[in-house]
Amino acid sequence: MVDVAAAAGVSLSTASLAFSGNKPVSAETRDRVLAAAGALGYAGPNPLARNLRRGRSGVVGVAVGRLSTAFRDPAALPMLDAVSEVLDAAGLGVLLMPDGDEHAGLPLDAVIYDICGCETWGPYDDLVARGVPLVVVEGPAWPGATYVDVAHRRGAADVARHLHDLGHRRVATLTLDPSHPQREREAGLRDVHPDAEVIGPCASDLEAAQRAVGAWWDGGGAATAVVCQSDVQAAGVVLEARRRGMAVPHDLSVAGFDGVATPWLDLELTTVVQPLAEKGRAAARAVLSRIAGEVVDDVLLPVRMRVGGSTGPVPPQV
Amino acid sequence: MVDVAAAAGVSLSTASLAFSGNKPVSAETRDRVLAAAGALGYAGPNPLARNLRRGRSGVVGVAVGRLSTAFRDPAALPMLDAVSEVLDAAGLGVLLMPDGDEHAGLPLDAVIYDICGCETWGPYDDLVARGVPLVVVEGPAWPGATYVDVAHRRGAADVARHLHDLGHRRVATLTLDPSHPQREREAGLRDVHPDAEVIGPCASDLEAAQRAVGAWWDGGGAATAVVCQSDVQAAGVVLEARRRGMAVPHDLSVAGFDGVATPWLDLELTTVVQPLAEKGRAAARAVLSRIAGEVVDDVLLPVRMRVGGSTGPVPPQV
DNA sequence: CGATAGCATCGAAACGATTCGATCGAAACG
DNA sequence: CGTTTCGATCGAATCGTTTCGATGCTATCG
Repeated sequence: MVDVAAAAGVSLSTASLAFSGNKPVSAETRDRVLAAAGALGYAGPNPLARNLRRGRSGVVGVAVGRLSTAFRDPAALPMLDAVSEVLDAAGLGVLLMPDGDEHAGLPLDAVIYDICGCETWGPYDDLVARGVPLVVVEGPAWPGATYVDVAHRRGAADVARHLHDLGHRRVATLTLDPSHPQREREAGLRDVHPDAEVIGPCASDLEAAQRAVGAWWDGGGAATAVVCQSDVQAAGVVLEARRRGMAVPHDLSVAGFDGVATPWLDLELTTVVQPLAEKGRAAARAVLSRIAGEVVDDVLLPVRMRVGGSTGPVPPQV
Repeated sequence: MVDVAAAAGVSLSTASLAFSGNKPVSAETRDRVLAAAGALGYAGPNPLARNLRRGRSGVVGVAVGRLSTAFRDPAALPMLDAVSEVLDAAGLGVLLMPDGDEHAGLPLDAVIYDICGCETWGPYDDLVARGVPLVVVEGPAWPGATYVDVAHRRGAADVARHLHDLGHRRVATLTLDPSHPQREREAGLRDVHPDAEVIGPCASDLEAAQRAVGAWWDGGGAATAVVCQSDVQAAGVVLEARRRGMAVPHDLSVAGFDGVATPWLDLELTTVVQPLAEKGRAAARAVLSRIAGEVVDDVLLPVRMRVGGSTGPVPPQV
């Protein structure tokens, strides 16, 4: 930039102002600087230097576990999409932080942690030491982090009560790996059905759910309703039930969680619809506020139970 | 770091060496420096400053179009996963560059462009001006970029010949939006079936494919085989055909592309298996080489036709 | 007409590291 | 014992900006 300034016959500071516009510069001067830049093939201020000066990198890390599994979950995509949308609008980039890699040495302005499951996480100490704002979505409680959470327990309890109202007393639940949402939802279920039987844990995956619930039935498991931790799991349970000659919801009620589209099914699931995009937006907004140095309140997003065609009255004889 | 150096009673340069290890430092000195850092709560060299000095940001951009659509495609994920794996191993971060946002001002060491479709792309000029290496995966020809491509035409021609050998003469093809792979594959099909009828374009999406091919049949379209541009599309065509009482492959042969899992189907598709992960690895390796300043050859990856249960001999009477 | 603003511009000091070349002992060598 | 070598350490330059405070200079005001 010093060459450009020299060529334009102005000082370095003026050239900088001509590019950044942080202070007024006469139109004529600006044109001269821009012309000089064009002539010298100068593409504008070097981002690395700008970042050092500003003390910001313009990059926000998003911890998502292993990519291939994180994005296979249909609930993850709308969330990440919303995060990206809000951050991009603020001029910030989104950097993927797969698990396992420590990502030390990358300058991050903030980090969003959205791995459901991981209780210990390598980068945490480093982030704290560096004072990097951390926003945790549905994760374990860590000191210093801002939390965005969803009313898992409430949603799960709503479903549990719905089933109870339909007469169900033998309820089983297909669980995920231990994680914050999983625990909350199980607690919500037990608020109504204290002795619900646990199947699993199994992954949030069509085939895995089919296998898990199939093995449970094979082992003599019985229930009039199965509460799942995701709509994908629920779809798997419905398919497996039908394969075994059970009609849903006549012989078996099945409930899901998330409220995503289930193209594998001709049935609308009874489920807990969570505001996926809003979750992402809330996380991104929290990041922006914390980068701006503001104190940010934790966010708890509401959920809404949607009664679909996968739950019905308990069968007369079981 | 100067405080740490002072506290440890060494010079700034020595403290730097103690952290980076770029030159030998006596063990005793290093320990003193690290101890001082611990006492002062210094978390290590500031990445922003390091980056400015090194002239690298350690971040590689990946252009993927709109997130929500890019990752819905099951062929995209293994590729991105492989990219991330190779780059992470090299200590580089992966930054998502959704389309539309210009991402100016972010310091990127290189960019991988993998949007099938976009012919014009905002950031291109800026990247060229800044001399940022660009690796294009299955994209249009741009000066200065390194190319990673797949033998689309060859694969499509293999499928076309397979159908021809089975006796098919009335072949239709369900197309994607105009894009490099799309054009290549259509050319491959026409190498064998010059007058194949075109359906679409439609998105690589189960429902979209069902609607498109359904509308085509409703409009009087007829063929003994439908060649699709993705396995997802092919699955949609199979489902729609069955819904209309056609048996696959007895009444209709359907071919896909990609070689991904199709959990919606009880059938293994005849398709063209492309090396998705290898595509990502090749792109990432190309990035690493170009960052290192090496001259990199374009890569053309082979494909393999897999004959599954979705294609069969042409029906006796049509 | 003198004091006060206000605007454009400039010089210089950060920002926080890495690294080249120099220095200084001590060890190795003949 | 004098000389070369080597390893550890240090000083200073550099990376390329942004921005604070100062300096003229020209309108504006009373």
